[in-house]
Amino acid sequence: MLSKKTKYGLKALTYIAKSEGDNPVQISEISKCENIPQKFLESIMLTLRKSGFLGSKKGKHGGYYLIKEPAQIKMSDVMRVLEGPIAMVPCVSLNFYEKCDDCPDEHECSVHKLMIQVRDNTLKVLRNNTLEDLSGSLNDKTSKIT
Amino acid sequence: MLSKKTKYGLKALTYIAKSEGDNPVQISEISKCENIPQKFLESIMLTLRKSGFLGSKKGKHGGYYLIKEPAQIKMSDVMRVLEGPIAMVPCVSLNFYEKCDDCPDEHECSVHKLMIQVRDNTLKVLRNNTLEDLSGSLNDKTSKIT
DNA sequence: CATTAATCCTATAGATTTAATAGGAATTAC
DNA sequence: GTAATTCCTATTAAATCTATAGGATTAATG
Repeated sequence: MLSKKTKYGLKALTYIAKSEGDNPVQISEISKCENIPQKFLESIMLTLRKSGFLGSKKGKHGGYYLIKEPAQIKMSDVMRVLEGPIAMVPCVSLNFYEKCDDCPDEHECSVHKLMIQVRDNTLKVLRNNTLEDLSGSLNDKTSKIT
Repeated sequence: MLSKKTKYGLKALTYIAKSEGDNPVQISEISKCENIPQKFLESIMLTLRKSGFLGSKKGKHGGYYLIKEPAQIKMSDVMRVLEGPIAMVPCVSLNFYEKCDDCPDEHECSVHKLMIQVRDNTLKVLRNNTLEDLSGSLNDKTSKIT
């Protein structure tokens, strides 16, 4: 299951990407328009800023803005920051690898083999989708791939 | 993340599929060989039996056995029973659909669109893999698909 | 028929994670 | 200097996951 944190974070990024102009977007506005608890969103925005997706401006008329082009922001990267590993088991994770307690040899593990396939396919989708795709400013993704 | 419940369940099913002969396999044996807490495994096996994957025999020399051929047991079905929805958000689930609290219109939701793609790709893998593939009694899956 | 070995069943404790809130400090515009 | 905003840390509340407890039931066996 996708955590609310990640879901809210993705929605907020999308909202900022969609909002035209260079003015920073305020948490209170996103919170209202996207039905996200404001204080919770606050902590999420902080995470996204600290991990390099957003910049911020403090004080009156402050807010958050994108640092990179939407087309440069891969969903796989956002997901790793907000949700953690993309793999369903740590022993199959590229960025958060951990050995399983119960497996003497993970190459013998049936679950391992299956989860590698799941990971590869999920990763394909997440790497292929950028914030630009989510915010849908351009045409549908499907028209760009053959 | 895959829950331990699911992981243990998949390992147990694989173990039974691999064990030759028609004798029922005991929880204590699986528990020892696969490093799974016995009492926990007990409750998992119960779930798998009640949902039609396993049969059981009580009393001395009792245990669990497969009801269907390994090739007939799709990972997507096992996952749904043990883990719940395959989709990462309920609004995108085929078998456990639920509307999101925060979305007025889910067709406008950027997360929704992305998660449909993830679901479709995950489902492809899980439908394509059966217990036979996990237990690896035959050759590698890749040789069967072109 | 007594013993032993297994599943069956319900409940619940313990641990971890997630979701959300609290409360104020720091900064900026005007 | 006041209002509006982000920044930061801590903490609570709720949900979920993991595991165990304790016995009831059933079946094989000598």
